[in-house]
Amino acid sequence: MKGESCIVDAQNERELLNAPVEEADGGPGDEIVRQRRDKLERLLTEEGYNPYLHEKWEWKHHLDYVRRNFEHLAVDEIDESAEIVTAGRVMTLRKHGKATFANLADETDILQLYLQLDAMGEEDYSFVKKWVDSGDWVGVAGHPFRTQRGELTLHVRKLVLLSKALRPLPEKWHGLRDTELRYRRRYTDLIANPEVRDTFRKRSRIISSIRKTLEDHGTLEVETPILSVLAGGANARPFKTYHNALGMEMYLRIATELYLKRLIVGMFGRVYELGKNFRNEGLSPMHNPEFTAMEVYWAYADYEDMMTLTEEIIRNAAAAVRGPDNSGPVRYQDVDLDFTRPFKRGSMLDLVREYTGIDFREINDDEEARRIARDRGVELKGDESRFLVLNLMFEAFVEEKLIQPTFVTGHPTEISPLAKRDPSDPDYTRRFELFICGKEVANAFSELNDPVDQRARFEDQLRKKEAGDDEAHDFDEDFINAIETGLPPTGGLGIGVDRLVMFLTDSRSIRDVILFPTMRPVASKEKETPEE
RNA sequence: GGACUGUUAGCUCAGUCGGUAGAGCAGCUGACUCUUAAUCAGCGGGUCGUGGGUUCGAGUCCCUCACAGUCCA
Repeated sequence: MKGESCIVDAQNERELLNAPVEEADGGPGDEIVRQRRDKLERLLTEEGYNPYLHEKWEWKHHLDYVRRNFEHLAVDEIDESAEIVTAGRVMTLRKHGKATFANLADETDILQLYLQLDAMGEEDYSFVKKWVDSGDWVGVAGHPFRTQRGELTLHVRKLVLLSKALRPLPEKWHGLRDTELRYRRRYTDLIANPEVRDTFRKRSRIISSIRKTLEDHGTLEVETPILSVLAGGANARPFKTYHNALGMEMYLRIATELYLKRLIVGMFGRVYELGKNFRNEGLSPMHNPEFTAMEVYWAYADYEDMMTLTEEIIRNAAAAVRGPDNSGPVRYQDVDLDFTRPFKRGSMLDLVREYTGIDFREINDDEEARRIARDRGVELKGDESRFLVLNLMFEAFVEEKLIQPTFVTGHPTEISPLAKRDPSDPDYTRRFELFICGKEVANAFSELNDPVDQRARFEDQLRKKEAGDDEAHDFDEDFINAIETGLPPTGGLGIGVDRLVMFLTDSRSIRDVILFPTMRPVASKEKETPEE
């Protein structure tokens, strides 16, 4: 069935189709596209049929409807009382003269079609046989049927060519393997590797689950600026951009922290934001320059409440991914991760002592701290305080050992400019980071709400910046103004959503959980590479 | 940033000692009324990632660069 709306004035349509395409003709590599385009042109001239004129197809069933409801059919049995109207992409074709088998795929399933001259009529069957190719989109109507070989099939009564593909699908049984092509042409990856679609469905469920958990606790979702004059809330290099009308340089946000705390000052009791942050750093299996983060702030809560909340968010997300069978550990690569509460805990001081035998509580001299670190092979610039050295020792000797979910607490104040001090030892803070498989997944603290201290901390960051640390925090005068207006005791938490998705979907690279990861343009050869 | 590996047809990959560029799938044309990696016949498809070097001769050897991947920092 051709669909009357697509019978067109062939002459007119040919011109429409040809004009831009002829120019876009690429090099010799486009032979297949050229052949397919010739075929499309013949479809127009010989049949007067333009497959791109279709706007609507009144489908009634997804493909998995057939599998869920007609599994009972016996071999050679057809249910003519059931009329299935569906649609999808033709994946493979097996033509046998007056009968043809095809595999049709939609977002739910792959189902075999049986196209038979006797069932479709001479005109429609020969149209299909002549013009329908793999990759094309078709709408079909027919009856559930089981072949002699036992495969559940749709016995097609009517088929409409809804849209044609000019490029071939990736190889039929090896699929698309080349990782670079998979990321650059994700649409093709999603066609060829249905399990990739599944990963991103899981990602969607995780994000829904995070929202639900937070909203069940009465947390309000808000949106704060991505473009701003200052990039604060984290230690990272920002992306710069330029606003023409204002005539000034602006930054893409590196965190949402400072705006969200302003909202707590503004008397929203519980707020969160889930969205993209941008950090101008290298690419790795754990880092993409733009990534998704969730930050939440609760008035009257402390960092221990944020631990409980973290556990709840992750447990619920794991359940959302795994469905009803949510028992036992979560398999990630070669390890079983145990997300049952409570997660392990340890202070940075204790963990460094445990893994290196060095107790930084007993070290009161920066020089001594640096000497100890150097003895263990840690590279230093030479001006590090004992607190920075502690953190470097942690990164060098502890981080990678924290496989099971572990809350690391008590970070030095020097590396935590926005966290409340520990009253029993003001050099350390009421803070934790969650590590899974040696990677940081969450970061939280009891928020610093002392405006005098906050100003001093910013000034310290300023000194670091002037000393050459381009990741040091910007001084945000308006944020001080907000804290001076009065921030209640507040607990704040940030979660790296992409990393969480990685662990819950058994993905090795962050690029496997980001639909369109950042890639260097393939044609950048002609341009000058910016000096490093 | 460093080390290693890869880059050959649309896709997945071979390519021997340096001597005419290959296969399968996909594509095009045709045969075939229960196939499912359908089968069969025919045809088309290549700047061998880029630029240079060695050589009578380079996909192959050497160097540069680009992109990607893995590991390390």
